[in-house]
Amino acid sequence: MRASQFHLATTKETPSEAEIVSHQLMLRAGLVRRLSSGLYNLMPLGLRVVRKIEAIVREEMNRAGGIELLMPAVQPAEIWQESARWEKYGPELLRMQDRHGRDFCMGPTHEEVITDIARKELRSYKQLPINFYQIQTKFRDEIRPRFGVMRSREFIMKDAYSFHTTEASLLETFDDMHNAYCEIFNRIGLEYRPVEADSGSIGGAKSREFHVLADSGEDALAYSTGDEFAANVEKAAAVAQGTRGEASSDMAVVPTPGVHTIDELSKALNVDAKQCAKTLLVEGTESPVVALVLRGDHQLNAIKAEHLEQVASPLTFASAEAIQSVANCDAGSIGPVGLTIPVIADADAANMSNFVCGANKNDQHITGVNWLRDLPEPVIADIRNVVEGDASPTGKGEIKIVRGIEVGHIFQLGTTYSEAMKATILDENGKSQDMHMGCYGIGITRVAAAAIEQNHDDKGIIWPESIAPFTAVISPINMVKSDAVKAAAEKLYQQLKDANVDVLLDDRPLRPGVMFAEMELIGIPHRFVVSEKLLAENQLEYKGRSDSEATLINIEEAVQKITAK
RNA sequence: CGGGGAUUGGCGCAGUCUGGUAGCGCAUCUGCUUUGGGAGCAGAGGGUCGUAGGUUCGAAUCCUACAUUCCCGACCA
Repeated sequence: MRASQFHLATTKETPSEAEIVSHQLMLRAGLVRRLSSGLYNLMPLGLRVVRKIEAIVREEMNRAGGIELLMPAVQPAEIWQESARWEKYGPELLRMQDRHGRDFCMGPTHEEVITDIARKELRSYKQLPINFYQIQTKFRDEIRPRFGVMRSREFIMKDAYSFHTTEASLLETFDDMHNAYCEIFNRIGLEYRPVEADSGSIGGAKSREFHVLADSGEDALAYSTGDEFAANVEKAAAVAQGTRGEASSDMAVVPTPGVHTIDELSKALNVDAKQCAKTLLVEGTESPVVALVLRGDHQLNAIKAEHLEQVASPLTFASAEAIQSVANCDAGSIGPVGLTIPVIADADAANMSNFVCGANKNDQHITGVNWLRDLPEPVIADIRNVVEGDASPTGKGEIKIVRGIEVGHIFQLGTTYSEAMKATILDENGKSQDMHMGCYGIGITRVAAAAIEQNHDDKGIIWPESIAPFTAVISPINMVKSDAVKAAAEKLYQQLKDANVDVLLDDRPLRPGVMFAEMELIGIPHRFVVSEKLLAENQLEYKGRSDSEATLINIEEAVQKITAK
């Protein structure tokens, strides 16, 4: 490609709408342009990146036995009503009507459509297992789109769906997909980590997320220093440390004017946050309000909490009025002592002794509180986030936390959809049975953003070679004036093209500094500089995007410099 | 939806407090010079100041409503 025939549009200044580095660089390098909130144009340069990611994903999916098809982006309401998700999915599902007043939605995912295909196409166990996939545009009416294509409303996703006669067969494909995903992210060249995850609203037994590691990631991941354990913090089980100590001090009410938070409490009474109990009132299922008790230095894990049968889902904090009626005080002074509602304590909170908590009276706390002696034994459950230094739930090593960007997610769906939509098959005995399902997604556009998030410097993007919009660029110095430079640049351009290198010839009449800065911003992995001075020595300058220094090479070595890798 | 910003040529911003008819940088166009790190000089084009009301002799500036957008929280590839 010749730069003069392409559309490059970079900016020196960072658009004010972009907050995180990948979004800033995607805009500055001219990869994407915003059309509206959560809607982005993929500009020619950005599309090149996306196509390369798609190609890798497609190859590995095919290698793993996937069969590509393409389903419509617009879906009829009927199938969503069958799966009951027309009601359940909520406002994230963009609904619309056609001219006849029939309901449709923009597909946020395709379980319903694929299950409809399966029930029509698949009759015999002999046809299974089978794994269909597509690479397609999805629409989710996100509450808050943000970070450019990282969380946009319309985005490109690879979604695969597998069908099985048995759970064992599903497990096998699940593992195959796990391996295929590892292969995909290895090939792209990203630092990533598969982790155990909560399966969320899609449902199903087991699920695993693939995260690209980056400090700006929206998810916290816990892993063990002792073994392979890794899980999303949402999911990672917290292990209680130690056992409950002796009840050695007496209960005493102390005045604590103006103290509302654990932080203020520990300062006011000069006690460690670990000695304080945090009591949160949330809406319950059996009783209107339920108390959740955590150690002061721990954070509530909403997902774990709403999995408890006593707790309403989604997790909702009790209103100020409800708190008043249950505890006779404001939110900052609640404590578990004397409450007549169900009390659920985190395992670590249940291990506390002689602790400090709210007195259920404004501006007062109680010290020296002990379970069993001063209040009934609580229901014990794991409702907190793991923190660094916790023991690993596997018993080996301790927990460390890193941040990640979720780029892939694989689920075992089981028979949820096939039951609801009557997707059955005849087994060996001629008996009808529900198909087992798995589903497997990769956010293609998000991978591009995550790659930038992980690979950039102050000059711009540093693409992994596998997904760079161009593999190499030729930057001729003052080509307009020098026929020798022009000839040499054209010759190298032809040679690289012949060698199947995705090369860009910067034939624009620009000053060198502008060309260099622009190509570094765009992040092209290899650069060749052709200049009159160097040609006299039969040389070129080569610089890898992440190299600190350029090197001089003989002209003949140029092609090999790239193809040898 | 709750909270907090923002909206002024294509982009980044100043001007708003204290009302007097819009300015800077980048980008664009023309000419000349320059050609190894986003160049210099000279000139040019481009804005009903988000929208609609209101106050005023007069509104980018004050008031009201709305819209759009970004950030923080609950959703997710």
